[in-house]
Amino acid sequence: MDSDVMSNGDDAAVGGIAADRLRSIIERVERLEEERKALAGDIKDIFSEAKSAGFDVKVIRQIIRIRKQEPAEVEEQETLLDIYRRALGM
Amino acid sequence: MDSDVMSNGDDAAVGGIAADRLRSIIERVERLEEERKALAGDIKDIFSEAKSAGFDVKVIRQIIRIRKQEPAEVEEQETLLDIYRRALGM
Amino acid sequence: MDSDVMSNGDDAAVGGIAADRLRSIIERVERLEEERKALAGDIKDIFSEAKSAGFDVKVIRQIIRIRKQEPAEVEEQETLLDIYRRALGM
Amino acid sequence: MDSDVMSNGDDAAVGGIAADRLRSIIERVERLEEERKALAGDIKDIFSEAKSAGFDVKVIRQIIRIRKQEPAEVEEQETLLDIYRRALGM
DNA sequence: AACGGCGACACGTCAC
DNA sequence: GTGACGTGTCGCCGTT
Repeated sequence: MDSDVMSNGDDAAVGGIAADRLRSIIERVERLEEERKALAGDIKDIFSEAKSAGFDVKVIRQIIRIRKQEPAEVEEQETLLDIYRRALGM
Repeated sequence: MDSDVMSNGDDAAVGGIAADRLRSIIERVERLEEERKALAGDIKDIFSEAKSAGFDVKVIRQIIRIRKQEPAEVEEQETLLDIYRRALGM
Repeated sequence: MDSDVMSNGDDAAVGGIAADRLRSIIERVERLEEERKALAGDIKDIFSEAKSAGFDVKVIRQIIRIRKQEPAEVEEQETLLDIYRRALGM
Repeated sequence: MDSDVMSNGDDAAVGGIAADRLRSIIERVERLEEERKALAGDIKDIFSEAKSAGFDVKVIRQIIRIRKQEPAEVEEQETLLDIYRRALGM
């Protein structure tokens, strides 16, 4: 029978191929995740260095966050914050 | 044209209402967060007690975590079965 | 000699007590965590309400965070941020 | 006055050095984060491919998660054993 | 008393 | 638009 995937002679082959495919996918992802983890470690090291040099790591993170955003976004948030503060009399 | 929210005479009223609404929201949340914090303190106390009684707090946390996860694991097993079947070409 | 905890006749009793004690600890913590979870749900509801009323939930969170801090803290962070920004020519 | 960091003649130099240092830190972190992001994109691509091949991405993630956790579970078991033994008064 | 590790919370993203 | 998921950040605790 030529039914979709489950016909006799091809079962093993197709199944085997699928299993290999699955294994390949998983292993590639795991490899990439290891690299990601390594990079995370590198970043951590840099922040340690920064701290040793007397910088405030939390503020550095803020800077990086701000640099990542659209200036308009930042402005928007600050404006709303002001409005709410005024509304509360703060 | 009386655009959406900021037209003259209603500013104060609308603003006032909005301010009250905002204040209410914030205060209710702050109240609930205090209660949450109090509960966190209670939990902490129990763990202190446990520690004093010679138990390993970290392991108790593990147990609690596991007891919480067990229902989820059931369906996880089901899906995993499916997976392995796929990997086998079934 | 009656060594610390392991002497014969008391083993069961002591063990039983310890087990009860452990069970009690775990159940009390689980109970408190349920209450915490319930409160978290309440908070979530309030934010949903806030959103429906047209407020920006993220900014409301900022407000709450600021109200929770020492004014000096806020000032400190902002000052450092300014310094770093200047140092970077931002 | 030879106060800590801000004395006259060195201000520019020290400030300049610190600014360079800060800039270096930030740029290196940003670079690494880009690499991380690129890897995340690669992983995403693989999952897209997997999905196109008919796999259930969510379940693949479960498998990867489990493969990652298994070593951890070993020591978890050990500690749990200890726990249960304690619960039994041993 | 600062440091690192751990756990909880909040945010952004993505699929539905 | 909503809900779930993964990721990043913050605070707490134990340690040195």
